Amino acid sequence: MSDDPRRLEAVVSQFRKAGLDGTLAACPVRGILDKISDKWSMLIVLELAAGPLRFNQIRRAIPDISQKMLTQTLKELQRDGLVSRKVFPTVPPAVEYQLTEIGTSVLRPFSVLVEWADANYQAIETARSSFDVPVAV
Amino acid sequence: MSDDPRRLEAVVSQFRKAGLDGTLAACPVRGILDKISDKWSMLIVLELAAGPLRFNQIRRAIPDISQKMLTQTLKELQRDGLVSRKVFPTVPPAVEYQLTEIGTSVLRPFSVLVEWADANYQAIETARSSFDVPVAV
DNA sequence: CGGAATCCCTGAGGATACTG
DNA sequence: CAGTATCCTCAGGGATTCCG
Repeated sequence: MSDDPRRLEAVVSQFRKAGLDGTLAACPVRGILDKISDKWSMLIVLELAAGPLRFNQIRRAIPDISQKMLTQTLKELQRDGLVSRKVFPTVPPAVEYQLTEIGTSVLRPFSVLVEWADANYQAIETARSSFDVPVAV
Repeated sequence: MSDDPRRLEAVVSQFRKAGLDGTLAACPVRGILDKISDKWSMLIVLELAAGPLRFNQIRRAIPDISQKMLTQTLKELQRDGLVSRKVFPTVPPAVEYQLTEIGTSVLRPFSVLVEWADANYQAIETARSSFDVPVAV
């Protein structure tokens, strides 16, 4: 059940980089994690996994995202090179969003995470219900 | 470079569960991701990867975490069964935190993510610097 | 259709002080 | 040492309105 210890040490040491010069911004891994850990990025990337989608298609696929957040997150994903944007000069305009090569590559780590979540969420809920230390603030 | 399409479809469909009954809370995967995507959980888990640590040891290992957030996040991790807490009735008291079995198991998905981040952060920074659409609010 | 611009509010999280 | 208890800030993000 346990993983290769070498691998884990490498992972931890990656994070340790953060402390070396006193600034966490210097740690690329932390930077990436901060990005993917925002509320919508992963969702959008996963929606685009099946193929390119237009603005309102994504919106309908993620019903609880606001237009503002969709716009903003798509811009961030573009800026980071995970998503490309193609405008068709029609009337009314059509805009298509698509995963780039690097955007597609992030699906693999995502899927590993999702698998873990799927395999373990029951255990977590069990632990949670049999544990009554008040966590909430 | 691309992954197994079957796998990806499964991942996306996991997320799609979220929309089915209108509430995202119903999606276990989203729930887990929300958890691990908070600012400190992953950091703490990774620090504990090497072995049990005491409260102030963790604190020193993550210099920019506040005492409040360390306490709070450790409680959440306990509640979710990822971390165990052992109190030694000495004076002054010593408290040791340690990854549980399930807490250890999450290191694998983490490490995949970290590997991806490490392999791709340069490409992302490159994309970012050659892209001047204002993203920030 | 695909956004941009504004206003506003909530809550994550930092700073500080105190305690068993 | 290992926390609790408050107070307070500020940025993430929702709702609404307007635009080419």
